[in-house]
Parts: sequence; structure tokens; C-alpha cells
Amino acid sequence: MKMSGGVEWALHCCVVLTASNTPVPAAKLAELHDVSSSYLAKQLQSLARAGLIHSVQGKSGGYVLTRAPESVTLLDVVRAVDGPGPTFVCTEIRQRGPFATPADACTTPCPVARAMWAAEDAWRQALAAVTIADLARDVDANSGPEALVGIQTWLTSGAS
Amino acid sequence: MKMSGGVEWALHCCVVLTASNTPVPAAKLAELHDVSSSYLAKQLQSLARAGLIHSVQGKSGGYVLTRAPESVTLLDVVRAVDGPGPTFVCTEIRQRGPFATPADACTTPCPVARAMWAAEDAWRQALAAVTIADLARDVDANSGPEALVGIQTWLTSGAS
DNA sequence: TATACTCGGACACAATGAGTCCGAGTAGCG
DNA sequence: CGCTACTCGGACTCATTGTGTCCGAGTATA
Repeated sequence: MKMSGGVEWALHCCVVLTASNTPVPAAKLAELHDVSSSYLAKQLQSLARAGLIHSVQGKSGGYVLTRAPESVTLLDVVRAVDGPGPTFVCTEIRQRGPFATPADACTTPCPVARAMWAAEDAWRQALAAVTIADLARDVDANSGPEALVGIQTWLTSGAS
Repeated sequence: MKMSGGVEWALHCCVVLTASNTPVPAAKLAELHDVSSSYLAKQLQSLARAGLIHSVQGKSGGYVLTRAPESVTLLDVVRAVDGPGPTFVCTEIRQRGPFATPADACTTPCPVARAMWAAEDAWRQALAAVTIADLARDVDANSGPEALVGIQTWLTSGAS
């Protein structure tokens, strides 16, 4: 099992978007992270479809965060990019084979699925406890406060 | 992101193996769950490679649990079948692009990766808290205690 | 000793993710 | 008011991984 690599890109983009109030084109974000702009566009589209970012068209268009950074959790981003479905899918194999339990007795989900889903819930809860604002703060603490403002000026200015 | 479907099969097989002290052939397990025996063999091989089950060759061979059911966690099975690697891989994109942070400053992992890995740890911890014995007990409680003993007799007897 | 049954790894096929491309639409500028 | 240039959006193709299958090596049994 491996998570889509686009999640990492999307998260970094969200952190960067924190530093800008004006729309940022996808090409700029791609150049900033040195990744394929065509592919990054796909992830940004997923974020836009989920309503996390808003797309502005036209000459000076781009993407802006719709909500405040404190109210966007990592779970939101992961669900938007990687899909909302559960990672573990129960195929109800207990209802198959010679010892199949009748469908009437399957009011509660299979114990195996219950345990797996409980673990997933723990994972989701941990993701929901962290917001984009938290990440931006950590980046500030790690790379120094001047990093994000430097990026901001680079984004707004037309530099290549 | 979707977990390998073989994990479900492997878990159910481990629960079934709880009920038998004698080796159980892969074909029997496949017929019991009504799944492809050839593919199930692959999952069982993964479990054997991880040391969770022991393979006995020869005419009346098969698979047996190596450890006690109480000391085999769901995390062990998941890691064996689905791979031990982390689901989120950090490509260190902070070290790329015009604002790349120098490698010297990257003593601690990227904040994004830290948060994602923390969530994964919560997931693993939840999986490690449940054992195969717990699952077997839950199945007993759900399907009635006669289910597993019935399966046991069916496994040991040569019935098709 | 021959046999029949077991596992084990090597071999194809399909689905999903990764990556790319061009067209529709819109804001700015002459 | 029209044009242009820039933006996003979805449709297409390729690579990788998971799914499924097969036959050969090895061993306990009769």
C-alpha cells in the first residue's frame, strides 16, 4: 500500500498558499517546487473540486485558499487528493464458502473489518487534528520566518 | 490509496488457523473462503516469509501458526502481506526549486512528513493493539461458538 | 522405492496511478 | 468595444503495481 505522491505536493502547495492573498498560478507553484506543472495541475483540480481552494480564471488568475488555514485539516487534503474511500474494503467473505454465515446474521460488520476500520479512524483522527496553519507555523520555526515572506514576494513579483 | 485485498484473506485465514493444531493445506483454506487457491497461496507465502506461519511439506502438510494467537497482532499480518514500508513517502521537495532549503538545515524531517508519519504511527498502534486471538473471540461472539469447532472438524476431516 | 500430495517461486494480465497535452473560458489592455 | 494573452479544465497515453495463474522442487506416506 502506498499513498499517492500527489498528496505531498498538495500539502506543500497549501502551505505556500497560506503566504499569499492574491491568486497564485499553478505554473508558479510547480516552478517553486520543481515538479511537473501539468501533473500538479491535476492535484490542484482535485483540491478545487473538494472546495478547499478556489480557482480564479483570466490573465492574473490562479488559486487561493477558500477557508482560513486554521480550518483546513490534513484529512481534508488527503481525502480530496487521494480519494475519500476507506483503504480497507470488506468483501464479506464470511458470506461465502461452505460455512457461509447467512446474511440475516450479518447485522454488524465482520470483526476483521471492524478492527481495520477502527485503526483507520485513529489515522483519520490524527490527520484531522493538524491544520495547514500548524504546518505553516512549523515551517516557520524550522526554516526561519524570513523564508515564507521571501516566497511571498517571489510569488507576487513576476520573477521567473 | 487502497489496501491490498489479500490482507483480508490473510486475516481470515489466521483466524481459521486458530482453530486447528494440525497443518491445514492452502487448498482447504481457499475452498473454505471460496477464493482462488492460487492467489491465496501467494498471501500465505508472504505470511510464511514473515515467520507468522510455518509451512509443513509432504503428503499431510499445510500451514500452522508459529506463535500463539495472542502474540500475533494485526500489524504483523498487514506488514507481512502489504509490505512494511510507510504509506507516505517524503521526496524532500523542500530541497528543490529556487527556494530550496540547504541540506545542512534538514536535520529534522519536513514538518509535512512529520505530521503524516505521526498519523501513520497512530494507525499502526491501533493495529498492534488487536491480536488474532481477539478476532477469534469476536467471531465466536458473533457467529456462535459452534461455528469455529464446526470448521475445525471440517478442516481435519477429509470432506470436500 | 514409488507415489501422491504439499509448498515455492516464476510467469501473464488488468487496474490504478503518473505524467502529458490541447481546448474552453475569462480578465486585462489597446 | 475587440483583441490578446494568460488562466484553468478535462481528455488522452504510458508506467507501475496489484491480481491472478501456472508448473516445477521437495517431502512424508504407503
